[in-house]
Amino acid sequence: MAPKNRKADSVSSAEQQRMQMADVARLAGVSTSTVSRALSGSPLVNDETRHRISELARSLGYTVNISAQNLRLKQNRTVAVVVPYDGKTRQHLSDPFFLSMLGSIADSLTDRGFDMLLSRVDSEQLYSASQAFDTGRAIGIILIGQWRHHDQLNQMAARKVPIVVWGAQLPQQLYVTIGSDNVSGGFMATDHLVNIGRKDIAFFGDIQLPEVAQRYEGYCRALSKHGIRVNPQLVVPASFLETGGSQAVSELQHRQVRFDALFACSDLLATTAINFLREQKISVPQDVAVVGFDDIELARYFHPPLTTIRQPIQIAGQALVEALLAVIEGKRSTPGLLTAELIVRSTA
Amino acid sequence: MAPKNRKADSVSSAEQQRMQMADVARLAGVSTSTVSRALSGSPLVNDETRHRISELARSLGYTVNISAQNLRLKQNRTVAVVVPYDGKTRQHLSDPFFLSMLGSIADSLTDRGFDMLLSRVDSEQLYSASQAFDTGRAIGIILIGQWRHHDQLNQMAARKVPIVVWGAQLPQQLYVTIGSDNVSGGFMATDHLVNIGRKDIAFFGDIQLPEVAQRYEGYCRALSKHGIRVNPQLVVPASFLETGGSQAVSELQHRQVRFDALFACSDLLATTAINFLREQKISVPQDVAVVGFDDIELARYFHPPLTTIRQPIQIAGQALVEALLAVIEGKRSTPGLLTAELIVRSTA
DNA sequence: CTGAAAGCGCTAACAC
DNA sequence: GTGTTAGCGCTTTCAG
Repeated sequence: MAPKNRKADSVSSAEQQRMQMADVARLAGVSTSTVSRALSGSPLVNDETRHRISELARSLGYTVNISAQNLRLKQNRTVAVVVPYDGKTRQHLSDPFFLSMLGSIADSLTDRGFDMLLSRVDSEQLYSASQAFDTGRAIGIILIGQWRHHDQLNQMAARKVPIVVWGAQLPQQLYVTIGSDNVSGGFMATDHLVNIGRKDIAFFGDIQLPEVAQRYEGYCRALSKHGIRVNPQLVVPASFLETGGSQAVSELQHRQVRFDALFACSDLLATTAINFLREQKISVPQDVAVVGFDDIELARYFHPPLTTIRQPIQIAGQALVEALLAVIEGKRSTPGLLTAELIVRSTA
Repeated sequence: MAPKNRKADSVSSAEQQRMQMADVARLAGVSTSTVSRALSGSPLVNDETRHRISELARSLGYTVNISAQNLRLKQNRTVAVVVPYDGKTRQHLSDPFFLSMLGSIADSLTDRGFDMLLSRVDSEQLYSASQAFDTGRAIGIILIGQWRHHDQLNQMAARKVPIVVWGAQLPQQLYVTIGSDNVSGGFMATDHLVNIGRKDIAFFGDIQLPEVAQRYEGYCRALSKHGIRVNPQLVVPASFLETGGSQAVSELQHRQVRFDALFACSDLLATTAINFLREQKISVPQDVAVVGFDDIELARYFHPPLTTIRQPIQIAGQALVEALLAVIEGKRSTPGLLTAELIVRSTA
């Protein structure tokens, strides 16, 4: 979004005069109305004239100024996609899962003839995600990740900002979310670990985040199904940063708690944890079985290939776009819960 | 970009009237001029009035319509980032290298207070990459990948479209490119393979693409330095698709040519090739040493960890943005050649 | 200090 | 069929 100091260093059109409709009109010896009509293929204009004008425009390299057109027509085909960043670390946009999601959304939007405006906001200021809409640049917002700011999102929805969020479905929710079935995902992961004979299953993830909380719920349910008590010592609030996995394992070791498996809430977490374990000659999956979450591309190629819960990213992108368009058209679209899937590879 | 049939299914602002400056003005009992001035912090307006108006605007949730403002001010802080897709396969935007690059550019743009408009074009119609600029939506274009359409890009540059391309520097080039030093990268990869005792080094990559051609040049130079003849049988025009690696290896095997190493022009190619080799019990690096290109995140976590040539993506994003801004300001910026780096891991 | 009026580039009644 | 005119939401001379 435009910064506070726009005025100061704004890029003004230092460019040499760019062609306008009036120029084309003059050159064609007609009025701008005629040019406008010709270019928009109006049946009101003579075929011959239309051809002449389109040709002229083409040869001049003239294109209608979309912004002016949009202003006049009060229309817009731009959707803003907002990716929050962690305000404290202000880390780069590099998480493969988010990037894939972006790619998927970009494709869906392109297919439907929408432009995509990408912006980033501090995860603590999610409310500013609506800026692109408030300023009239976009007709709606797709927010990737709800963090812990359910309230801010609800406020935006109450303000009638057309927004769809990738995340967990929460009680009292005024905005539409699309997300994987995290509870089921967490359940499948944990259930699988128990089924292969593991009992002391660690959980890596920040339960403050709604999606993680739901995965945790699935984790608890699976344990309880098998009559295993949840051991709080085994639950580590790992972050999604690069160092998350090793830190979490260290923490676990520091707590001196025994574990023969771990369920990590992202593949990145899982892979960094595995690498850290291997550095200590702890073998995966023999000593510690691991299940990740996301099924990013890396998971398939990792060694050993990562057992994980797949989130259907391609479907997610389409669902997000569809849901947003529905919201914009005033349809009360239901929150989407996409099926997560257990992908068994070699780490569990 | 907007599709041909915009009119038909265009999303018109069905939204309930959104607040305008006139509304704020009426509510504040002043003219729109005053509101405009107050909101833009003009010293011309009374402090008290300014405060009153800003407060009112805030409480009403009013924000200036940026599009209208831009039209009036003839300014714009949007940069279009264009990612070509292969027209034949129309594959999804999923290549990790491109995605990382996108992330990096998004970050640079955000840091400088620019918005990013993401679009995709058919790689055979690269000229349409300028659309966002032609229609006045963006002040410039960053194109990721030049494919084989040097000519189209030159034409755009001749038309004074502010564009910067991620790719290879070519002779007679009118547009600015930023790219890794591909020749040096190709050289380092091949040189390394020879240095560890390999002689029959296959090359995987489509030489039609300028960047690949330069890597090939480096490959040839390294071989020649060591007095090894280039064997055309070892050169396979692999595509960057998912199946590229296995297809290329098959092709090589079909040609019945001996090879004890391979230099793949992307990590994706390298990893899929390695997996295919392993399926046939050909061990890497013992039987075949492999060097990739890009150093995507996957490379580090792959098994065995991939030896590769790193392209400095974070720097690339910054360089692209800087170069584009320079072009826009009319500065004749020199093409950027970023240092590639050999990262030795386990596959060679 | 504030308001009236013109105009950014375009489209759509409404005239002719 | 085509031109004239008004106006999308905003900023900025120019008067007062």
